[in-house]
Amino acid sequence: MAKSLPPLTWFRAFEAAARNLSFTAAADEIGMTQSAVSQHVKALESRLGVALFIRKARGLALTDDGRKLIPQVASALGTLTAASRIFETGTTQNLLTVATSVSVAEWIIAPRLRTFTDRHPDIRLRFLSTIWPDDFKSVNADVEIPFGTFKQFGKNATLLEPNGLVAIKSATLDGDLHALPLIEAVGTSAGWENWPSAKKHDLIPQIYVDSFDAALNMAFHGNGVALVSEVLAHSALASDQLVVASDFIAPCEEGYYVQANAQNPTAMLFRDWLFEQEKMPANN
Amino acid sequence: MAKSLPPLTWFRAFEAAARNLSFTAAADEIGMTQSAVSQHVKALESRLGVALFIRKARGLALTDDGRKLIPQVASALGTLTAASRIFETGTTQNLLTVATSVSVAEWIIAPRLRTFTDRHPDIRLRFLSTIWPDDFKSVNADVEIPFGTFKQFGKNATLLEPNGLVAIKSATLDGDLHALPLIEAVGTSAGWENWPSAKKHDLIPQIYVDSFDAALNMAFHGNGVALVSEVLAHSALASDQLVVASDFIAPCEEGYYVQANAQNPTAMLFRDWLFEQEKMPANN
DNA sequence: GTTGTCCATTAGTTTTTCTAATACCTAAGC
DNA sequence: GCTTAGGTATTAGAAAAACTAATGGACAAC
Repeated sequence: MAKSLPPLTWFRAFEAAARNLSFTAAADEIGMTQSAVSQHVKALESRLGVALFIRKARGLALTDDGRKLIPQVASALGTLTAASRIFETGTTQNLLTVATSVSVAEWIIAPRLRTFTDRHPDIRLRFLSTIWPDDFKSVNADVEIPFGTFKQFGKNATLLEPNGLVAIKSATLDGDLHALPLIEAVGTSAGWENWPSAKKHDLIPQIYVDSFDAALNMAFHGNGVALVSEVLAHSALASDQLVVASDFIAPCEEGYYVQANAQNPTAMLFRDWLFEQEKMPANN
Repeated sequence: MAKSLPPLTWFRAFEAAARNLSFTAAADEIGMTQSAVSQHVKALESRLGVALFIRKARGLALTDDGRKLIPQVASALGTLTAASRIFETGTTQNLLTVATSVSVAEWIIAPRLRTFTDRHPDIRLRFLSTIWPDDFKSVNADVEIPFGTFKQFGKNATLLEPNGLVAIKSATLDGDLHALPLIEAVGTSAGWENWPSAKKHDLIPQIYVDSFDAALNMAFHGNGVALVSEVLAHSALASDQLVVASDFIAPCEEGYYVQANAQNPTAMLFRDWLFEQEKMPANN
């Protein structure tokens, strides 16, 4: 049924409004009037049967339902934007290959990618998912964002920061990390056993996932307290979907290192964009 | 700019036409006329600047560009469909938790999910990504599709078949597996070293990925010959995006095992649906 | 050569989108 | 307490888009 999916413009209006917390600002960003944004969001709320925003005299606040909707909508919009651009021809530097972990792709890049693609509509992008640090160069990525240690990548790699391990949980979860299931991603030397309270309590993870992405998703769904990289959690925490479950931040030897091919201006553009985005959480 | 993304109906028309290889059938499926589908696809082609289909007297063939577009569009549509349904209330059995690997989610479930959600619009779904086989039950999934061995999961688990390892490559790649980079996913006991020609040639993988999903994506992008599970490759091969690079199929000890909670009718519905889908490649 | 099936196109109707204008609400400033 | 400013909500009407019905064209099947 054609009517089973709301129009894309409704989702775009919602997503822009969610990021800006303002229909007026969203309107400016996506090139329609404040009135249109307001109507689209209202229509989406009617269709979904939930309130997505709390309207205020000056601006908006997201409801819990609104927050839940953001990742999927942002992801889908990013996917369609990328899909729409997949065939564009342009400058000689029009295809940028970015090899990155699923985690970085989903939690850092995807939610922000549109600021890059809007600014550089003629640059095509190719994303490769989690790469083992071994033989990394064989994928010939212009930008590579592997997960590992400084020793593995050297001086030309720049760490995405902040890079500790933080304990996060869904904002909807009650209880502390001694009462909740613990989620841990494999592949890091630090873990729950490094937690200060590990001496007193048996902090044995109940859920293991193979990426911070999955850990975040687990946490997002209220499955427990996840240890995830601060740099990924950063934007997730900014959106209030997830909260810090413990004040402690464990130093982490491994991290996401960005390496861009310095001879490739487009790669440097992307790299600069990425570090610029690092300062701005996706839902601020 | 509001015009930067084509309307969702254009993507839907394209995706349905791509799966059916017919505008007429697509029209029936998504509830619009053949004329509307034809016009939407034509508009999408104009917007993207490429031909997506080759029109024939009877039906359609996908172009290479058309094939490239499918996964992202299908994924985005699936995401938006799921997003749109996220708040629906309905029967008491309205939330089904499915824990599965990213690979299964992306290559088996996502491309076909709409047949499930259309048939069961009142069932909500929750997907959890790659789970380590240890402590699997802690996520309380109604349906779980872990990757591992029979020994780990026992009699109540049903293997998604066929389950050999096949060597696949992008249809656009020339050369055989001795001339092309080899892609291997970690986590399986079998690999390139089990290939018949491994005795004569040094079949050392150049690219490692951590999931068959990534391997398929690598292969999809013409990065080499990937060893992937037949069950994932099945639908990918059906769409002609990827081709078999070697006739040999290595037996694989590990596989995707589906375990549905027999006391949960909705879980059994999903399980039945999944095995039904297994017989029908996504782009048939 | 005829029939059937499917795609392409056009014209016209219907629906949706969007803007402009205005009302309302509330915080901030004086 | 009043005024101003900034933002949301709503309505009306114009413009644009979506959609259908009808028809023509292409080609495979018989």
